[in-house]
Amino acid sequence: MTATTPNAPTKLQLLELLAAVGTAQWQDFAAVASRHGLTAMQAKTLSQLLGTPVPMRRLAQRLVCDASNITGIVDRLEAQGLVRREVSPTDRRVKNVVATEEGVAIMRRVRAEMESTHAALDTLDESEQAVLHGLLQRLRPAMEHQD
Amino acid sequence: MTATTPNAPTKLQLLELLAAVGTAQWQDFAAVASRHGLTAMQAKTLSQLLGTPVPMRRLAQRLVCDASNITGIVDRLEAQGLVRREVSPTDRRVKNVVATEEGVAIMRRVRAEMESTHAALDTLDESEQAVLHGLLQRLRPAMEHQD
DNA sequence: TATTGTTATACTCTATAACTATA
DNA sequence: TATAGTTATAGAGTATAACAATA
Repeated sequence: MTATTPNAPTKLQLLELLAAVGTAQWQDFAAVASRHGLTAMQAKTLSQLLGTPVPMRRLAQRLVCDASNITGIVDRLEAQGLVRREVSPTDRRVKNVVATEEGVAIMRRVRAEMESTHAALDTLDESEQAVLHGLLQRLRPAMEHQD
Repeated sequence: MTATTPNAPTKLQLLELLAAVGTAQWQDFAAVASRHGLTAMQAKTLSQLLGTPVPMRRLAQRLVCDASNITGIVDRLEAQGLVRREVSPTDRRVKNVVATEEGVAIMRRVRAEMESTHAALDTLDESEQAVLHGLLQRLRPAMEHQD
């Protein structure tokens, strides 16, 4: 055992810790979304639409699921008036999904509530948050599957 | 801007990064489980049974879902011969779930494969892994809802 | 021919409510 | 009465396969 790493964790331990924290974060997100009448998946989808319109196909890639699922997810968002389908002017096969004003407003509220329910992160001081951010940022590209 | 935290991340940025890494980890887990004929939820359940038997009710608490769901999850694991229900000797209402030999064997393989598919973690050297572990460990109790 | 989105289908996970058998 | 597990039900997410419209 070296002096620099007194308690070197097993890779498995670190993976499980990552899983535990990730699960907790997801459940928090789902709870906040639910208070606004959205499922976690619907909220996640909506959060992809705060900027420019996104074709269905690309949405499937970003949400890492089969394209056929997007139809139903967007259907349910559209039924709530939070999203709109627009045929692409350049390729009439593709449909761009656009968040409505209400969709954007709801999603902003969800994000704000997530941020204000930040009690867990206050466990760490600002510099520790910066360190965590840096480490996770380096981890992310290696974990996300490129497509 | 202080000298010690040159790039202080927003809480929202950190939350989203945590979500991204958590999602990637979950998808990796699901992919490995799938290669062994299990859903992510089934694998997660089985991983709770490597030690002592666990009553259905406690399983529901640990998996953070309604008790009624456990019936189906355990049914499917039992149908694959990976798990067994045993009536508690001390309270005939409760059923303890026990992993069979094959259940333990499969779960050990899943965990080993998760560990060997650790490429992402190798992005960080050993001392960085220790720092990450420490930070996440402090975050966990604040994020997980006590019950 | 290839691609985009949709439909049909089947399975799993999820919560709610009502039920049973124990305690 | 209260608790453990189950069943019935309904909804949401998931993948596969087949399809129409468009490129």
